[in-house]
Amino acid sequence: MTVVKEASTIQENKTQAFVNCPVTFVMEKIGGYWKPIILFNLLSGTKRYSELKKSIPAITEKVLIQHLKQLENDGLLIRRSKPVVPPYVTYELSKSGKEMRPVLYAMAIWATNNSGKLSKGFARQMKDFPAEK
Amino acid sequence: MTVVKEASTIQENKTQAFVNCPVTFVMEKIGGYWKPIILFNLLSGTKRYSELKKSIPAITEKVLIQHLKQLENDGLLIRRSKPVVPPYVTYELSKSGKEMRPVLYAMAIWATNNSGKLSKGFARQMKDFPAEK
DNA sequence: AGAAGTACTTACCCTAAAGTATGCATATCA
DNA sequence: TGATATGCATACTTTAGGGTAAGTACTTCT
Repeated sequence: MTVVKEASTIQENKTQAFVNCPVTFVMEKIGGYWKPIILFNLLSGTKRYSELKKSIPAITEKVLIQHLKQLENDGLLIRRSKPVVPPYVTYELSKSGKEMRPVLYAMAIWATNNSGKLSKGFARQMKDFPAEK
Repeated sequence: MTVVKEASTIQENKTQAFVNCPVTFVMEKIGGYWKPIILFNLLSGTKRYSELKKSIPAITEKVLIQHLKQLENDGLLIRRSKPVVPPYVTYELSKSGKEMRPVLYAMAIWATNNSGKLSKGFARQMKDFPAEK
């Protein structure tokens, strides 16, 4: 007789956690290393897929698309495609995506205050930080 | 001719990313599902190890300790132990740990505004949210 | 004598996330 | 003719992280 595992314990624990912890609820949406970077890059406005790729060179196509889909499913961004050849697809932040700005901003502040040597580079990034939509 | 892999590509990519992205720098410190919850629970003040365990029932001891160590190494919290039996160990946020408050707060705001059904529960949590140190 | 509490540690396994590599469809450009 | 660009999809492999279970050291409580 084989015991069937209905769901991973990790998932159950995570569910438990984010039901009463707003912070974990957010991590469910933007947790992982790449999602915040993607959102960060979209704060400055709508971008084509290829532009995103160029501005985040270290990410692989598979992971980028995967995350874009998840972010779209979670309602954080909007995908628009024109049925032309070659394809023309753009991504932009949705309403709730834009509401992430204060979170990302607070993170950026923390980073500049707590990164030692790196802080200068971050401060430079902060200059381009789109302050308001 | 054999190509030798010197280090994992994941790590290299992450390094690349957080050198120029403050947001990813932060995710390196508090990324993962449990760390924000731990910090959240310490916002209200110093806690013993066993108190943390009770307030986060879903986490296993191994993972809790593992994360506490990482957070300590990253300078986000301070561990103090009294050499008594039974052991008496407390954890509290360091200066940079306390500076995470605006990040967690912005997350909590986002969660209450973007969680539909769950928002009421989050709003309840927000009442206890330690606004200032 | 033995159970319980405290703050861990260690060993082993399993899964989810990430990386690598390749393919596809179509049109335009050289 | 075939190279290039675009936005993906798919199959396979590797790695990091998390889960389970058990043990430790010492004391106080029963």
